[in-house]
Amino acid sequence: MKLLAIDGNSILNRAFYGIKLLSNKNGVFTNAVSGFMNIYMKIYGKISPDAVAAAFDLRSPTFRHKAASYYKANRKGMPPELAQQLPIIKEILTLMGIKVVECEGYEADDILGTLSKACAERGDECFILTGDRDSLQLVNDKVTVLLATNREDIEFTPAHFFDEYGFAPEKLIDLKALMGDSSDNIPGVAGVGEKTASLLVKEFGTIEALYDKLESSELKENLKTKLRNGEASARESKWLATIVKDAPIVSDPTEYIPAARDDAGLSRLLTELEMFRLMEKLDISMTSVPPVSESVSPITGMEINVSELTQNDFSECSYLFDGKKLTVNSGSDVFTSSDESVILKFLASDCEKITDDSKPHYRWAMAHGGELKNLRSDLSICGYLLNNSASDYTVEKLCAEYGAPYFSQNGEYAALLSMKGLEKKLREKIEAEGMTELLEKIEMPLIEVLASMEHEGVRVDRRGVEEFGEYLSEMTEEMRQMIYDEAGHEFNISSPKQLGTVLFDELGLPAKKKTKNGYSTNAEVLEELRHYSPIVDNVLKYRQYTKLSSTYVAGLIDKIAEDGRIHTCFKQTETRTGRISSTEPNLQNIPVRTELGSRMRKFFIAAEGKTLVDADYSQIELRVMAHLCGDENMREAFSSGEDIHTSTAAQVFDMPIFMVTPEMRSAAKAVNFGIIYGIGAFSLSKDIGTSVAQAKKYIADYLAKYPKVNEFMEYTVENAVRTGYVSTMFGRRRRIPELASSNKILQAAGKRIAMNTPVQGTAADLIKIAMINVYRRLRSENLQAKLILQVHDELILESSADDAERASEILKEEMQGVYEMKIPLAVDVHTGESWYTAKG
DNA sequence: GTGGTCACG
DNA sequence: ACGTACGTGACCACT
Repeated sequence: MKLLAIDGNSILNRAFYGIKLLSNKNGVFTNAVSGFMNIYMKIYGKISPDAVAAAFDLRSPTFRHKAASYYKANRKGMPPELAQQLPIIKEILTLMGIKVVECEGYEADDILGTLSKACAERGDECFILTGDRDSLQLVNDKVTVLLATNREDIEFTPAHFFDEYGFAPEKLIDLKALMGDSSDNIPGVAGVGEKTASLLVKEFGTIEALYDKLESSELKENLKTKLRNGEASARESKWLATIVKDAPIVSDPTEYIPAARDDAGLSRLLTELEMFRLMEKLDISMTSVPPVSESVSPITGMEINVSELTQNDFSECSYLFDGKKLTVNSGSDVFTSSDESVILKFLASDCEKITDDSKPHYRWAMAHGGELKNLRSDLSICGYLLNNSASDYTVEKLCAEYGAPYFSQNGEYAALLSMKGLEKKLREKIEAEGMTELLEKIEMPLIEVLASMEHEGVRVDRRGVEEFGEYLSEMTEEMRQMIYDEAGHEFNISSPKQLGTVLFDELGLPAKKKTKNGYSTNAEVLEELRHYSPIVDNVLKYRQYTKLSSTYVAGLIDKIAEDGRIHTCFKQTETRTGRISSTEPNLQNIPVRTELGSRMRKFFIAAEGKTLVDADYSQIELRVMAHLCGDENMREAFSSGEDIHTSTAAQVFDMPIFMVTPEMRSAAKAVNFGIIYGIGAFSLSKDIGTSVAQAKKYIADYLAKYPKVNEFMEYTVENAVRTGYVSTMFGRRRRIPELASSNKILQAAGKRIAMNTPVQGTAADLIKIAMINVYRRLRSENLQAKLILQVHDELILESSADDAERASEILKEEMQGVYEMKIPLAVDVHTGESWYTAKG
């Protein structure tokens, strides 16, 4: 029989430090638990043990059996983020049917020693799963140690051990007796390190043998003296390093054959912890309260009588639509249809609808000349408002998270039948958190706007892009040849690893920064190295060309649809701040900052007889900040009509506008950005190239000039620490679990998030409202103009030439007038045949 | 799948 | 002594 004995503390520890901190929405940390289970499942699959024991340290309150425990207890305690995961992993293991073994006054190592010895004596096999090398002394013919490291898992059999160490596993304690182990407070022999200790063990075997033969040996006198002086310490150390093999625990491996798994218990716990990946791996379904097993038979093929659905009894329908087949839950019936005209009729009907992801439905309706009307709730949007950090918003997860019954039978109809109950729960929660208006006035109406923008798409000059691509290829080749010549050989310039070798090892340039996998070769580093060798400049150019070529030229051509236009996907439930994101392709990061890159924008063009209208908010985030804090000096800086960074510089440096130098303006600009991001002197100093002390002074002067900015920041952070979240002007919330961390770095990051999110999020709210209003006005005034793109503070319309002027006016009016602010919002509008020209 | 890099606001 | 600005997405190399 095979026993898998797990060194619980060691594996949990390894997982904790190997995986970045994760937590569920209540701030319960789960990264170590998650990593532990991953390691365990992988090993379990590999070994297929008959029995499993999970050993954990238990060293309080007294340590009787040996002094080592006393020493170890002195080690720095584990951080609370890790400590709180200990009981969780134990509970999970217990629910899995695995026995957790603890023994007062003993460590996990001792339990492993005892279990492995018992196994060996019975002729059973024992596999020890651990994250550190202490247990390697237990390796023998019957006992294998599986060492889990962050990179790979190493299997230690006696042969493997000998290969690596050059002596037998049980001699490991002799090695430690000589070299010591600072992490376990084992002193060893002063002046003897790993090398010497290893040689001695190889030659003499044990320390007993070593001391027997010491005087007659050929060792150097210097070493002999050290060994003589350290004899007592060596013998004591050996004892300390020796793992106990007779801890008072149940050692019969048959006692550790797993009991039946408690699926319901696991489901409850893992749902609470939001460990959905693990649940999938364990094939455990999510828990909702209470699980429902009501059976409903679908009425397949039956034509939906739409007028019937809109009658009182059935005025509330939940539905699902995958683009082919529609399913509607009305009352206790489920209707299905795949007839386009029926589906169109249903979507356009007055029936009040609930669904889980409606944007594709709007798009389908638009593509078929129809519309989607009277959508009461989009559940993914509701889920997003309540918790914007989830990775997805499936009905199943939402039911589990918000305690709505999930119909477990009728598999494919489960979501459909669960939606109404879920909607009620979500709406209650949204109401309780004061976000009903945000949902109904902003997020829900926005779905149709985004669908329309995607539907319209943006025209792209394919031939132009291709020609630009050809030019880039030529330039790339040129750079490639020059780089190879300068390096003296060919290599993959795109590999940071190979590039690092060439630049820093072969050419001997000074390495500035390291990443955890080697040298950093990013643009900031290379910029500083430019004067050392022309290769650096060529690498930077190579990077620029290949970036444009692969991401923009190839990436965009790939996405041009049959109509010659690109239809990006705008995601409404992706960002933590409330912004929209754009994917496949991302049209929110088309180059603009460099001359070469900005040429890309010449290929985004208006259709024949049309023109693009581009409007962007000027400094919307700073204006939001000024509005939120109400600082009078900042308001003045905006109302002067002067460029805001110049005017900030004049105020902060206390001088008239005309005396502000470009350097002063740029410093003020950097501080303005820093203020929005949650200021730090270090990063500011890097940004403007001054000392940290100088940056500190800039910040201090700035905050002295704008005291209410300071007050606002302090108040916001304080409030966030107290409540655990921050809010935008329109009530959008973001939880910040980092603020509850004991890790200072994470805490600081949490504070910056707290300072930035209300600003960035409010700006996002404002432009969303503007988009809805623009969309409605263009329709109601029958303009031949459509919204086609949004880039955070910028909106782009495609308009008929005739309507362009009127469309520009509407755009500007709606964007500026979106909300009455203490600082007026400013909008710049331009028109042009391409994005390049329309941007102004 | 992750990390490095770089494009945008 | 540490590590250092907020929010995204795509591509490449490498494991």
